Amino acid sequence: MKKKWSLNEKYTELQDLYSTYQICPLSVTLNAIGGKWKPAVYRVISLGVHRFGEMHHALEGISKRMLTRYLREMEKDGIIHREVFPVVPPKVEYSLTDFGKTLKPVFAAIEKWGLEHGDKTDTTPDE
Amino acid sequence: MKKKWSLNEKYTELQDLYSTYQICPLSVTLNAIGGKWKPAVYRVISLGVHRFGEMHHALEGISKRMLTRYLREMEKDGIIHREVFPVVPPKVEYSLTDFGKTLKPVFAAIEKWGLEHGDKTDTTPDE
DNA sequence: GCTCATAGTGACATAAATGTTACTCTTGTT
DNA sequence: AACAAGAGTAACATTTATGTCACTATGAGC
Repeated sequence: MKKKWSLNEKYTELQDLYSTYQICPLSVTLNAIGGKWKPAVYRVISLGVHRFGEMHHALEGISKRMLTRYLREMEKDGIIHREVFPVVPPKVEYSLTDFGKTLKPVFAAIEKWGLEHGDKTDTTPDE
Repeated sequence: MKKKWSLNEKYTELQDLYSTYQICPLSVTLNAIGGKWKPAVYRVISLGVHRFGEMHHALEGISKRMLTRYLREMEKDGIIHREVFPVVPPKVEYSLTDFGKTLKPVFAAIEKWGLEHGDKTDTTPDE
């Protein structure tokens, strides 16, 4: 089959990149922190809000269903720890794992850019 | 109305955070880099793939519609520059603006974490 | 024996993001 | 005259992400 595309050397470099890592490292991280509420959940937990109800209240607007989903997913990823106290009414506490704490620099970089450049980006919704 | 919730001091700190910045700096950045293909588009451009067709080919799987959408959005955000050459057939080149380059450290942090911890996160899809 | 609190779950509905396919426009070439 | 190339666009279809609302479980206190 004839090669239709002759891309420059940079593109070769790109292909190498993709073949070296089967899974794109960007996606790995973005999967771990992506989703409408995950960054907020992360921040709230790292600020010391631990119980389900507190978090639900702190994250104004999130539904219990979504909060549960995100917490479960982050737990599955090893980012947070879920501890159930066998009492009535139920009590459950969430906390960052050591692994979860390794995400701090990532969020720091994200937050820093937002603080420095937030005024320059367009916030008007697309029509 | 009676106060039902007595959250700890950390929560107060959180509220302060939210009221200080009307727009959450995390969202600012995540809006700029979020979306299924934006990080990939960014990387491809920064590696030197400039023309629409090349990018469409390099980003295997993206539809022209979505590529166009993302490019327009990133242009609107000032991250990339779009230059149209008045020739037939059309030629358009995209490049990172100086502002766009300020995102490098953000992507670097994201990529670094992915490289270091990619093997530890769960990649099995939810059932 | 009724009510409250907490941390959910389940069924369903809606919104947002992404994909598909066909079509446009303009000139140089066959 | 028909065709090709490059960079899209338009209308529509589908998938994925979120939201809503009602409901569960259990023991304590009234």
